[in-house]
Amino acid sequence: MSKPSPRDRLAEAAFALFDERGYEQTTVDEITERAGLGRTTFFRYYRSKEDVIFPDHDRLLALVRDRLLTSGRHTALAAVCDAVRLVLLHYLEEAGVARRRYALTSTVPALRDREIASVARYQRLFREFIAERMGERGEPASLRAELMAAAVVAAHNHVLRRWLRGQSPDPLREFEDAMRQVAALFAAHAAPGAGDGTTIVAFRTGQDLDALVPALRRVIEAPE
Amino acid sequence: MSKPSPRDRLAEAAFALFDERGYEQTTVDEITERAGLGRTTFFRYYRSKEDVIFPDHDRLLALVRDRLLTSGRHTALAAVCDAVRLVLLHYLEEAGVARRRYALTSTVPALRDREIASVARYQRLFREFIAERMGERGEPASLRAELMAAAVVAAHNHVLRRWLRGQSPDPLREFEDAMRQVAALFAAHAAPGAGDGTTIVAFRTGQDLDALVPALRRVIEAPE
DNA sequence: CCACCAACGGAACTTGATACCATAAATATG
DNA sequence: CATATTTATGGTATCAAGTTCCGTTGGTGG
Repeated sequence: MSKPSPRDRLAEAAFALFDERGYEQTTVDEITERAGLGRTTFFRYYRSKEDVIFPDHDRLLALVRDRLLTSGRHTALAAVCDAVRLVLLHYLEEAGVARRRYALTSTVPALRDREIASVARYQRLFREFIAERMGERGEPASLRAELMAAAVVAAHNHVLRRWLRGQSPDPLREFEDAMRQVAALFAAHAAPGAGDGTTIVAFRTGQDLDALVPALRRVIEAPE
Repeated sequence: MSKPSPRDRLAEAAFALFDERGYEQTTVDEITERAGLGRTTFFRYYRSKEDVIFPDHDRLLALVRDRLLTSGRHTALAAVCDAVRLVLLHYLEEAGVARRRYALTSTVPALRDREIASVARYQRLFREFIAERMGERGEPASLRAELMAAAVVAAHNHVLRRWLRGQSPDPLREFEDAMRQVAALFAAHAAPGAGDGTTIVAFRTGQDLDALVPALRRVIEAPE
């Protein structure tokens, strides 16, 4: 049983102290002291105090980007849903760290903000991917890309948070359901036109279409 | 012509220095020196260096919350669309500051993150409002609230960013269009089932409905 | 004229983060 | 095996943001 790496010792000391005294009440000096290492060493392994808690976000983001670029799915939205699953799986794998981190981000505003910022990077990646895939077809398509990216990320976060709070016995199943719901939002129609104020909504139902036409007509002709 | 308030003098000095040397290259000491005030005074008026750039986010958030709670709109989504318009209008009013701030948040990562974090607070407010208004009807409704809040915020940001980049001659019109598009996403149906896989999409168009029925039928009967 | 209150300034301190240099351990090289 | 060279680490000094505490000024009401 050889000693764990300095990096791991620092992380362990940090989390232990965060549990005992809280994040803001813990100084970097105290962390390095408990780990038996020098202050300089800490900043060699972690760019900042926050980085101890968010170690490999960059790596994961790169992974997701790769998955996007090599995806064989036909629609941009399907490719993104596919890619964001990687994020969820990553959290599920390191469940212990994820839950400790969640306890901290729920409590400490600075950490919450950081978490949000990193989520925004995924959203941006998705938005750019979708917009590019849809081929820069002007303004409404661009808004549509933005909405899709936001919806995918929101749905993912929803499932992830439920799992982190222990409210989800089967997060993967919830994830698939959520992605289906997102797909349903965007599935049936092209972007409504910037042109004539046309708004399109499509639907798929077991009922007979003819029976629904009158109701549809009311919707179409209603003001607002 | 009496002197402007210390608060304004500090803000002016800060923005001038940020333009000249950049945000990170400017120290608080330099700001107070140019403003002819003491360092202590700076932190009396602004909680942090970043606060000079984001002065009244709290006030605006409170304003939006009030508008939500006193809204007479029937659906939660309509109330939120209504409330988020306040944010856009606020930016349009102080166009000068908004554009200078945008130039900074586009450049400085720390400021971008802060901006994103404050946007997330609006999104959270909206999500909680919608979820509560929809009455805590279990899991799918909760996801739906999350998606709605994310869509409204994304659409707002999309329009705002276009305007900030000078790509939008009529931001209010674009805003209304965007909100219509968001409403269209969620308008026609209750949450698609957990139940029978029914997916509904509705539409509003200038074309005659009868002419579209065959096309609709194809959509409905197509597998996935 | 004096007591009081609010705004401002200054100095010291804490802490995260960086830069630079020194030293010990590991490894390569003759 | 001895010596050079890289690599990991520690220490010190320094900077800048942010906080605390206290002193000073200036106006206001008695």
